[in-house]
Amino acid sequence: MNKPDMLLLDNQLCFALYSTSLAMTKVYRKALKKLGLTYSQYLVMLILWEKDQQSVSAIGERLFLDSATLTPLLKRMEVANLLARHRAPNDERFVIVSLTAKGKQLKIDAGVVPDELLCATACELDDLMSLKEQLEHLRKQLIKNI
Amino acid sequence: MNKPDMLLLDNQLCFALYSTSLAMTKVYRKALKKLGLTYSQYLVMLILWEKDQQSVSAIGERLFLDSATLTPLLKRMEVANLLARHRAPNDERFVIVSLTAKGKQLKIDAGVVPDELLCATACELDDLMSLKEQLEHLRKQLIKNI
DNA sequence: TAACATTAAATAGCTTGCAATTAAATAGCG
DNA sequence: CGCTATTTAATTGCAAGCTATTTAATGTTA
Repeated sequence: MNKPDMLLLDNQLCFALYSTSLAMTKVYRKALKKLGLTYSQYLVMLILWEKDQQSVSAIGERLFLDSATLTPLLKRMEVANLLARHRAPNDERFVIVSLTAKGKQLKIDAGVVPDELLCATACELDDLMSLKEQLEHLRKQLIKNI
Repeated sequence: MNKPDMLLLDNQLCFALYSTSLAMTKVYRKALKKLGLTYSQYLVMLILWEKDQQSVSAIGERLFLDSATLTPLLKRMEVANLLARHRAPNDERFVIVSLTAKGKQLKIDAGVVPDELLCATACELDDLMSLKEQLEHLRKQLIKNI
């Protein structure tokens, strides 16, 4: 590719990444509407469904997000009665996030969401798996440069 | 692959997409800091450097964004003296966005940005082009389901 | 133990991105 | 022409996500 061409929008991987991510979020928005969750909230729920009672920083490490994003997000989820936030008794710097009954219950309804998304991609599983790995590799490289 | 794995994979792909996109934006934030641009603003500049004098909706079609996002963004760029916004004389529904001298000048300094990003990915150009095409294909499928 | 450093979370202030709605101009059609 | 439909931006109100900073708790060390 010629150097001037690199400034062309359509030649940029980064824009494909950015715009596809936004499109994916929109599909999720539709799929998650009946659960009353946003995509970010859904990610937090996935982590807590895997293992309940995690600190804000532990959640943040999984999601690559920090407390500036998570604290307000978790507070909104607390208001929605999906989870509770309490300081850890042994080390009060940590805030432990735990699911409410409603939060646990929601896992059942959420079961169909991945199906819907998979269907929306209209892609072969092998291709998606490959794409996932390429993205994770790219993410690893990019994070080194932040 | 059994069904739970399929569902898990789907979550993982979407998360890989989401988290890699955020990581990419952070690398851009660093690279664009000296230009005084955000990533979204940089995208608008790319479009206008390609072809000056475009309507808000024309820009929106390229970026998959609507006026609710673009109007405030363009206003901030107008305040920063990067561009000007004027109603089209022949059809006053359209707002034509045009580069200022400062906005045109900025293209020169922006020349190094794609190089920096390419370097940050630490990937082969061929791999990135392939990834770009896979993402564009996925985006096309997802957009059908919005 | 007192002073300092580190850590976890919260906060302030900002830009994006979106759904839903509104305002204004133009198109189309009787 | 006059009425309605369509089109383009703008607006409103919200959730994320970020940088930079602050607060509070815990570690460390002189």
